[in-house]
Amino acid sequence: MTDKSNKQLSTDPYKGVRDFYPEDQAIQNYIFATWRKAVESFGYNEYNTSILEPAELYRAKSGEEIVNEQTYTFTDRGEREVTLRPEMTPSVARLVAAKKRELSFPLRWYSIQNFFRYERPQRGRVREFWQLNCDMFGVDSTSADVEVIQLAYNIMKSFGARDGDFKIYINNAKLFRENINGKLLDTELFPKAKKLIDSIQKISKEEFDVEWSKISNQQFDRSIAANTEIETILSQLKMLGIENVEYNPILTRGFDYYTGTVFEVYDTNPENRRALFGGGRFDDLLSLFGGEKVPAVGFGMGDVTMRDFLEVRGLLPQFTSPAQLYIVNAGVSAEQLLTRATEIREKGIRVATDLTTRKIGDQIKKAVKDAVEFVVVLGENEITSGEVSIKHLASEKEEKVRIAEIADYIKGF
RNA sequence: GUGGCUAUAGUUUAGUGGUAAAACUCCGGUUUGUGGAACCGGUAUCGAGGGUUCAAUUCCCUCUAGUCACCCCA
Repeated sequence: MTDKSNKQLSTDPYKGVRDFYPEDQAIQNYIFATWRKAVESFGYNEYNTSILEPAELYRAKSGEEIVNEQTYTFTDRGEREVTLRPEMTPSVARLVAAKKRELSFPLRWYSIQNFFRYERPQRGRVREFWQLNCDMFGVDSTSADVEVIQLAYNIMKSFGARDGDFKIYINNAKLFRENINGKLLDTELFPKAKKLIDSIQKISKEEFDVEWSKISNQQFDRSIAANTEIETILSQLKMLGIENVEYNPILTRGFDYYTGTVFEVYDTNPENRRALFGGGRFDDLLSLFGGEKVPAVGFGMGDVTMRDFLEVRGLLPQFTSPAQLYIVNAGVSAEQLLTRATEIREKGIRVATDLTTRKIGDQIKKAVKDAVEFVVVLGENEITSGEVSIKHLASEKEEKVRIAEIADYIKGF
């Protein structure tokens, strides 16, 4: 510290993480509240886990390399390897596996928590993000897949999105794997093939063909026919009125634990090219913890892409102050001011007072800037007469009202 | 992690090898018991460090951060 004592601290946040000023936090709260309302309407229960997990939880599933390079992992004072969770799925699998005998299946569980990934930041990708995770455990029929996708659809609708604003793509991991493996020289080439197919939009057809010919002696045909499982899900979703869903035979998800249906929700606006949601069925994951399998299907969606989506569509809510009433101080005692505010609060109105001696105009300006709904000026005249002018700032409507009736006036406005 | 681009006041931007300009915002003041207006004043070690030069905000290098592409996307 000694040689740095003169150096000013930076006001920037740590690389890739965000500060949430009140306006940002209000948006964040709106997103969380909308998520919560939508998932609870499907009967999902909220759970939570610690942000810290033993590193081996991720090594088991994702491999050494990804833990070392893509996560925040450190050694604690007891020589334990600790990771800041980069995702929720292993944690929730751990919870379910731990109490498999006492939980009453099927489970519908959700959480809204923050995650850390050591990646190079850019639009739609930061190092700390929040994610809604929804999972259903214990149902292996496609009706669970249908419900989970319906839930994803409903979340989008509850943000005010129209069907044309987003598109749901579904595929089946097993079908995909079997079809691709059938064409490969060796099934060990599957990861390479998957990666290549994933990049099909980004590279030229010639380039693709050259790469493909290295791992297969058959033509690549992207029109793999859907199987009955996919057809069932699609037709059930259509029965539920969900039309913007489509089978995508080359949809893959990054990790290998998906055993059946996989799906992604995309913004149709070209400015936001990242997936808004991703999920699928992972029936084998709980076997990491021993014991029998538990069928599971779920998805995650992040706050960053959701916010980008809402911004581009103009669906963000207007920021408003938590205070409904701002009391401007026109030269009354602090005691008067605080007492009056307290009386109004006791009637259920959220009140902020101006504790400065600034000019009335400036105090009102402050209320306007904070987007408070109502303002009253409290001076000696008002105390004496027991009557104030209450102004609704948005409409500029101003009325005389008794101090004792301010709360009722606001409630009845 | 690799490569490209960018970095000037709180914000958006101008500008120059001779230590910087505008608009808006913000803060303070004058006038006005109500969001306004007018006027006055204030706010920049030109992202950080180093090099070239008599002189660097300007040219060069490194770093940091942002952004785009790659990678990855659990």
